[in-house]
Amino acid sequence: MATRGRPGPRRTLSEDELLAAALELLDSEGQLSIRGIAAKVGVAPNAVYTYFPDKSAVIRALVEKLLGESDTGAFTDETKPWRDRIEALALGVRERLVAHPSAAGLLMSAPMDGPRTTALNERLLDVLIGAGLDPADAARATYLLIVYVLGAIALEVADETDPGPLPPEEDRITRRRATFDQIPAEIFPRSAAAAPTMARFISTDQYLWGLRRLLDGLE
Amino acid sequence: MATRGRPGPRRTLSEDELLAAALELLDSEGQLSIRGIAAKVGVAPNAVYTYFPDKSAVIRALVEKLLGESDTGAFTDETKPWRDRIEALALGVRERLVAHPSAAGLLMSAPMDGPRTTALNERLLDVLIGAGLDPADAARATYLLIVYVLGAIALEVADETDPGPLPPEEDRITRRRATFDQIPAEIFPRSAAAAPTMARFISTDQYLWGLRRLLDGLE
DNA sequence: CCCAGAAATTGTACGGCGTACAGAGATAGG
DNA sequence: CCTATCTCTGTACGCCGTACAATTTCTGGG
Repeated sequence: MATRGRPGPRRTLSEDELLAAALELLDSEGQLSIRGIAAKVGVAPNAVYTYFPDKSAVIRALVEKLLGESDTGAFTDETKPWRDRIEALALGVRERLVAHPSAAGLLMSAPMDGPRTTALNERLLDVLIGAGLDPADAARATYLLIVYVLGAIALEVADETDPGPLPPEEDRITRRRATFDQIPAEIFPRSAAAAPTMARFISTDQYLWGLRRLLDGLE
Repeated sequence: MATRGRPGPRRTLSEDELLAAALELLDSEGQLSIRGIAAKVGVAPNAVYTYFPDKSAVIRALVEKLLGESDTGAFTDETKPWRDRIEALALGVRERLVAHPSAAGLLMSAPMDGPRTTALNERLLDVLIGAGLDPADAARATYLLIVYVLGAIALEVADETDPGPLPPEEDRITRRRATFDQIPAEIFPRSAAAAPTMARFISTDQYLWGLRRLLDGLE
């Protein structure tokens, strides 16, 4: 017995330091590697396995951390209308995740069942039930919102192939515009005509437009 | 000049054969490797580079192929109400992609600008403009639908960690139910109470519920 | 105070990956 | 037939995740 609490040397690192290094690595290189994390914090590659059982656990923890950092400001201000609070949350999540494009690309690569994810779910439920939805519909609406927010973010970051921070929105739109202007109008007349709108699919106004249609559908 | 059309030996393979091998590999192993594709079709690993410049091109082509195979039946039946046609399309896309879970996980890892994607876009535009939306709103609605459909599918397949085909929906729901029943009601009362609904987030009825709320918002 | 033993870290190694490079074999236009 | 051109192979490099054993560093019990 008592095999618990018989410790060895102190850890020189922490999970959070490793996750911070992982995030930096993703931001600078666009890809994650155990060896890269270890090098960044100055230990042998294997040392990482003291903190995480394998690479996928690092990714899950990182996703949890990113999602958990996404609650602030107007979302918790209960005096504002519920639609405004949800818009504020959605914009906040997008802003935070899009700041780390390569990490955002990992968002939908693991089950969403961590505690920080549940915390987000709980607050969304609070708002929606407060808005008058019955609990079951509120839960379904919560998932609908999560699907939309994460889907839009994933598609937005997937649109940029280079690593590093995303270029300004206008630049990305300009590039998309050049791409969609090539659509042959003889074959795809409606798409060719819609090129200016399609170029803006990754814009904040399209994001809000979609969110509002979705909230309309919930009322 | 005339460097074109001066051929060498006939190719022993085709892009399609390689993509088919890639899909089989993803279905059986859950991950894609150039060497695996080459082994499956019986050539040296480098031979793949005759057909695709690099691995990411294989993935892009595979995603295009999967998305392009997704138009059938009631969607093109112009006599049906437009909402039914869109529901049929959404269900069809989901069915086809969920049949290849690991491949579906790659869906949002590359820009969506291929010709098959544009073809899908074009038909969605047709339906929405036919439903009375003005062209710009129809384009925005198209993207909203794509975000929802792909996001829901990505989250659904991400929920299963093992490779191979997805277990039946009921089994996956049962497993999610066991997970969500662990949510501590003292900390997350609303989420704990919503566990039965949350377990069904990956179900066909949640998928349709969300889609219908979204279509409601478009009207 | 010491030391037994647990825990953290390292050294080394293995198998697999993407893919660059050079050369061999096949093909068809001149 | 020749030769330019294309396909495919052999080989190799530098990464990757991570298993295993040895080493170091610490702590609690005697």
